[in-house]
Amino acid sequence: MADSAQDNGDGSLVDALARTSYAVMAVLSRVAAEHDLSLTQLRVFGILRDRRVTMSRLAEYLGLEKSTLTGLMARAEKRGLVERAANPDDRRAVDVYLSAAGLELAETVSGAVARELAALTAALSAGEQGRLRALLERMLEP
Amino acid sequence: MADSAQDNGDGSLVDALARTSYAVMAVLSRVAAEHDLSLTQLRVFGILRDRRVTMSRLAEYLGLEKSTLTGLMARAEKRGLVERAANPDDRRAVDVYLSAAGLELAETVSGAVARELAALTAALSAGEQGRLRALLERMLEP
DNA sequence: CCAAAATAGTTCGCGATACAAACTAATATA
DNA sequence: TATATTAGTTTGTATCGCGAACTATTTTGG
Repeated sequence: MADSAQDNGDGSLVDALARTSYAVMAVLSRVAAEHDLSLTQLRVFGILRDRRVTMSRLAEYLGLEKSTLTGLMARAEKRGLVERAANPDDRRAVDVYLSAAGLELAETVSGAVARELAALTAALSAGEQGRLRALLERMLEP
Repeated sequence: MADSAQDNGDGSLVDALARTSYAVMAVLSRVAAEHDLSLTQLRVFGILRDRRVTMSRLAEYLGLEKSTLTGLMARAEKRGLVERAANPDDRRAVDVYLSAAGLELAETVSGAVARELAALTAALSAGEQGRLRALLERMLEP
């Protein structure tokens, strides 16, 4: 069998991680959908909230092809949520950034996400929340 | 600002949860893609690994429309990974289940997922892993 | 017991997502 | 300066997911 890597309770940590992730992603999807956004667009908004980047860099952040970004940004632009402008330093490059409406939506959505995810963690005491955060951060560390 | 729900370190717990989920989903996506499966198909395989269910029930598990399942299963069937058969009790219903090849793929993929996610948690000591698991499970509890 | 309603799946048409390959324009490099 | 690299777009393709319309079976109510 393939489970040579762990034997004791390790398996259920992996399980718990996967289930947690599905639960979190379900929350994110729902909140995004409530604002007519896809999960990817939600990520885009998170990135552009405090940054102005080129299409290439955005594609890199998202792990998507540039050609995917073209369509993604075109749709968001048509909705008036992001804007595109020539990069002043490189005439090949195109900068993308949130419009005023996009920024407002980003704040709204980010607030909703924070609220809904906080609801998820509400079952834990303050102390447990702190310990959970510390463990997750240690795990995510490079 | 929208973050009225929390002030202290809580915000970063939500952050850590979201980042963890993205990391986990990235692993799942990658592993799935390595076996020419989508994230949804991965979930299907997880469900069908030890169950034979009707299309409707599967749709319910996944939170998808029945019409979505039709295409999903048709493609998987064409690849020889799942099979469909009339339900003996209800002649309207169609049961789906993994073929031998599908079952084998499911085991392989599940092993790979377990291994890759275990790699993620490898930064933590055995004790920390146990504590993390306990916290996550407490959080997921109904 | 039978007409009407509910349920199970499929089909069809649609839009969004994502990729790869081919292309244009601009910048770097040899 | 000729060539290679990089940035984005365009085009074509496949998948995903939805909703509406449809068929075939139960279920239910009178």
